Amino acid sequence: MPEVHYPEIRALNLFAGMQEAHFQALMRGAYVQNFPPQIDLISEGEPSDFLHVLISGSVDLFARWNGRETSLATVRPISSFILAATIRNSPYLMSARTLEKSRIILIPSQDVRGIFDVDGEFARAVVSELAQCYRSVVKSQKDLKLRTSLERLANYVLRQQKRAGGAASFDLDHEKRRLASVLGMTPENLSRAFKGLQPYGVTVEGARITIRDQPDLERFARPNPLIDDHAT
Amino acid sequence: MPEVHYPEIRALNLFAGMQEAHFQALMRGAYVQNFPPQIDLISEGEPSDFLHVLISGSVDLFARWNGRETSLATVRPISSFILAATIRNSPYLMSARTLEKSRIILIPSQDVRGIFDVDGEFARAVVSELAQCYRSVVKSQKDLKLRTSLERLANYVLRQQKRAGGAASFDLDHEKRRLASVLGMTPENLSRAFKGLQPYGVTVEGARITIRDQPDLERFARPNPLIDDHAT
DNA sequence: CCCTTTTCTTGATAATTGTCAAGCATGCAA
DNA sequence: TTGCATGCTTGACAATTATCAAGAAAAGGG
Repeated sequence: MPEVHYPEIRALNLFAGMQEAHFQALMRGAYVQNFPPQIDLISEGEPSDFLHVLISGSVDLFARWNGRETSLATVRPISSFILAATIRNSPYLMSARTLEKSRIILIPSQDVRGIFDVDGEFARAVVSELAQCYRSVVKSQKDLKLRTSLERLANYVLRQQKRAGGAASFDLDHEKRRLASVLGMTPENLSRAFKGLQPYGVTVEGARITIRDQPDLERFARPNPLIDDHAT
Repeated sequence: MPEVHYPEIRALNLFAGMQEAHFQALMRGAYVQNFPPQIDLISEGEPSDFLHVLISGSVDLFARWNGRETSLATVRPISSFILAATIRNSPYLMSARTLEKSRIILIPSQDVRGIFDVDGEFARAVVSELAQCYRSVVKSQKDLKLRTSLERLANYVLRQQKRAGGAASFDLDHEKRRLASVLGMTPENLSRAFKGLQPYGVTVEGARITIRDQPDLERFARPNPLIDDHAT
């Protein structure tokens, strides 16, 4: 793999603390690949041959069952994905596909497990990452089970506003169709849900959201750090 | 803590590989406690002071938001719970309460983090446990988002049958009210869903389930290891 | 640029799920 | 045993969500 990428990968929490020799060993076996949009990277059920690190672009993690499909998360740079399957040497639980043109580093899972066994610092970083992922899914689970779709959308809007810098107007960074899937509803219902937020001062024009009455929306959404704060 | 419990704790995957001195250090700070049924052990949002290990009884992990409540999982002996919060030194995301009379070991989180930092084998065991927990929630997420409540119940029935030994008749091990919550529905709908499985040869008498036509039920449920097999 | 394709929206309707109220069953305690 | 509390079930109804169909808007490709 071109050494140009070493520093940015090394800067990731996952790889920051490990021994230089181990990092070099991982990188030697790794390679970078560019993918066009809408390319299947991974299919659930397959053995986990590579740990993926997204350098640029974006990736959709989704799952299928019985002809239905749902998006579980969106991966944005720079972060790894499918770490749990790699470490446990188990089949992938989720499928992955590029959303945009994406640059991805592929590190052979075997190498990752090997270094994991000999580098305590790396092992601890893996723990930290896994714990974060785990807590993230638990939050998402609470979101799904405790809230109606309108409440989920309201809280998503507030989270996205924060991510976009906090201004009253900002852009969605999901295609609406996928946003609907992430939020556990149909595209038709997402359209209606956006209308349902109008009484709370939310207006939508294409991908542009404007919150006219922040306190009113928050009073309805009741955001909670134990569900909506994806940092903790 | 009474040394009587040492061997069974030591036998847990989480503690099996660590150095004896480290194990002893953890145990010195730990203590066992007996709780009656329906006792709140943990409230979401609190700092994670203790890693819990359930020795006997059972514990419900649940969450609340805006006056609503949902069960996320049931802990059965012998296993630890709330490991992620302990390791990340973050607030609990879930609340916990005893379902039955339960015996629980409490290990100060600070001690766990301390040993985690110096014992690589323990760190690896933590990874394995976390990865498993993580994958388990992902499966549950897929179950919720990809299936209707009737399909979730059908697959739950099949999973429980397997857990109970595989016979055509077996007992539920959840109170129905809580089963409903775990499956993401109301008790009323669970009642109706059980009736909805009658056409597939499932009969219910109290907590006793009988599957009269296994292939028919499986044809409807379409169980999938990437959702229903909680071992992998 | 136009044309095609896809996404988004809207309406009508159906299916699913939740709520409320009441009755039944079960288990526990006096 | 009786009485009480709790959980379970059922029915009627309401709310939510999904489905289908069609048109509008937007995006991508020659």
